[in-house]
Order: sequence, then structure tokens, then C-alpha cells
Amino acid sequence: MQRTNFSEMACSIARTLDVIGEPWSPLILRDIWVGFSRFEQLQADLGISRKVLTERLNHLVDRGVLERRPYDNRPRYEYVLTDRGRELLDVLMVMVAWGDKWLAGQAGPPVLYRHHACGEISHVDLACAHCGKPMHADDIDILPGPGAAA
Amino acid sequence: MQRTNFSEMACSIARTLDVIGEPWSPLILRDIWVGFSRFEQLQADLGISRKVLTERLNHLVDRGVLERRPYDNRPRYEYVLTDRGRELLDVLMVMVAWGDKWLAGQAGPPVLYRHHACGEISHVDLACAHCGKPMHADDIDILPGPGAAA
DNA sequence: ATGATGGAGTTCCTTGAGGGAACCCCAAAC
DNA sequence: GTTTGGGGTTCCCTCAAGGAACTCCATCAT
Repeated sequence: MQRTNFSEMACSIARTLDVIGEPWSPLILRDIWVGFSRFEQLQADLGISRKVLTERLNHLVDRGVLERRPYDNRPRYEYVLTDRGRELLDVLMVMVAWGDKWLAGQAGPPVLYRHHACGEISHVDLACAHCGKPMHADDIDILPGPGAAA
Repeated sequence: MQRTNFSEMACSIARTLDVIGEPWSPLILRDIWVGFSRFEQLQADLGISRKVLTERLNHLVDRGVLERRPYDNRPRYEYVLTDRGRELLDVLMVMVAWGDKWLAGQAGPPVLYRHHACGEISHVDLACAHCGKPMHADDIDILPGPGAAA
């Protein structure tokens, strides 16, 4: 398919897509998040082609999002999230919020989140890291940053 | 490539990927967000194949994320975000936060966000929609919801 | 009226990525 | 010493992405 390489673009969205933008990658992270950590588990749960699973796992390890580590004396490995990887789950949580709102339909959301801090069933919302107030696309000005392209 | 259909999975991540998970889709939304609304503009700015751009725009319109509307007496059209689409930008903003933190390197972030409410250069963080406190993957329990698969 | 222009796609060919099944390697366990 | 099971490779087939060329249509210029 000779896909365009997003990693060189001066855009954090494109660069993030270079890490998790390929088909299946977000679902692999989701599975590892909820406890499927081994190749066979992932393959069985997702129904993904083994070839593609191998490629995706290698890519995610390369990008520092997953760590491949042995869990037995035998050649057995599990994939665990690094710090980078755990922070990527933020992206998934926002996708869940959007999907729950717009795509869940009559049946309602497939999973619920209970927030430890307040004990309530809830979902994520975006806030300004500086002042804590809501921060969405219409609440900001976009300015060129230091890493902007020439 | 006969890609697997994610839309039928009982997972809001998979369903959201059915909408914006194909290559280029998030970048198309980004471009429309920042003001490139016409076919030629998008094609020129992204360097995407015209064929794929056509497919992606149709798909995003189908899914209710974009609206295609005439802007002239001539057969000229522009693509604008619907409410659904504008809320999808949340996903992009979180991708920016992650990319800025982990992938920007020495040069720093390519773009900056100035938050209207506080006037500061900032970025988004996740908060609980219920109590407003931070809410990340480790701060929640995941429970089956009403739309869970059998 | 005739031709040029420009936006918005469509067509066609080539390459290579995803699906899927079969196969392989290795270290225990029987 | 054969079986088992995890963790991949290999192979072939189909279809999607890249890219260039082509089309259509309404205006603008001559």
C-alpha cells in the first residue's frame, strides 16, 4: 500500500499517528490495558492476523510505547505498557467518551468507567492543564510554536 | 487490503476508529479545523492522493462528522465540521498533548494553544466529567455497561 | 462563439499492506 | 521421544494507497 510516512511532519497529530495510527494499534493498546498481555491472548481476543500482530507489537515496542519482557524460563514474552504507553491511553479514553456519546445507540455504552476519586460512573472531559477550566477546540487560539516548520 | 470492520464491535474505541481510524482521516479533520475547507486546499496541503481524499471525505460525511455544502453558484463545495465533528477534535487535542510531550524533541512543539479562559499557553488534560478531578487510565475501574456484548 | 481556467472529482495502473492458513522453533511435560 | 503450547514466520491472495492522467462543468477572457 506504500503508505505515506507521517512521522516527519511538523505536527503532533501526524507524529502520534505514526505511533498508533495503523489499523489495530489502538485496539492492541486497549487489550493490553485491560490485561491481555501475551501474543496468543491478543491474537485470540482481537481476531487479528498473526502477521499483522507481530508487526504492530514490534512497532509499538520500537516507539517506546510497549516493553517486551520474558515471563518464564521458556521463551515466553509479555507486552507491558511503558509510561509513554500509559499516557497514550488518554487518547483512547477520549475516543471512548466520543463513541459512547455518538455511536452507542439504544443499547448504551459497552463499558463504564468508575472514577476512584469520586466513586461515580463518569467519563473524561478536557480541561486546561493550566487553569482547570474546560478546554475544547473552540476555546483556544492556535499559534505557531518553536518547532513550527519553516 | 480487505480490512476488518471495526464498526460492529462492542467497543467505543473500535467504533470511533471506524469513523476516523483510516489513514489521513484525523489529518483531514485537523486541516478543516484550522480552515482548509475545500477539496483543492486539502489535497494541496496534505499531499494526499485525490482518490483517497474523495473516499475519506465521503466517509466522514456519511458518518455525520462533516457536512458538504455548496459555496457558490458553480458546482463548488466546502466541507464543514458538524457538532459530532467538532467534538471529535477533543481526540486530536489529546493526541497533540501526547505528541508534544513525547515526540517534539529539541525543537519543541510545532503549534501552541492559548486558552481563551485564562489567556495562557497551555494544553489539555483529562478530568472527570463528574467531579472535575484528574481522570486517567489508572484512576478508574472498568465495568461492563448496558451495551456490553453477550 | 471559442478557448482557457479552475474547482471538484473519476479512472487507471502499480505497489504493497492486511487476511488467513500453514508451517516452524523451542522448552517443558508426559 | 513424542506431545503440547507459546510465539512467532512464510506464503499466497485480495484489495487499498499512491500517483498521474483524464473528465465535467460553469465562468472568464478574447
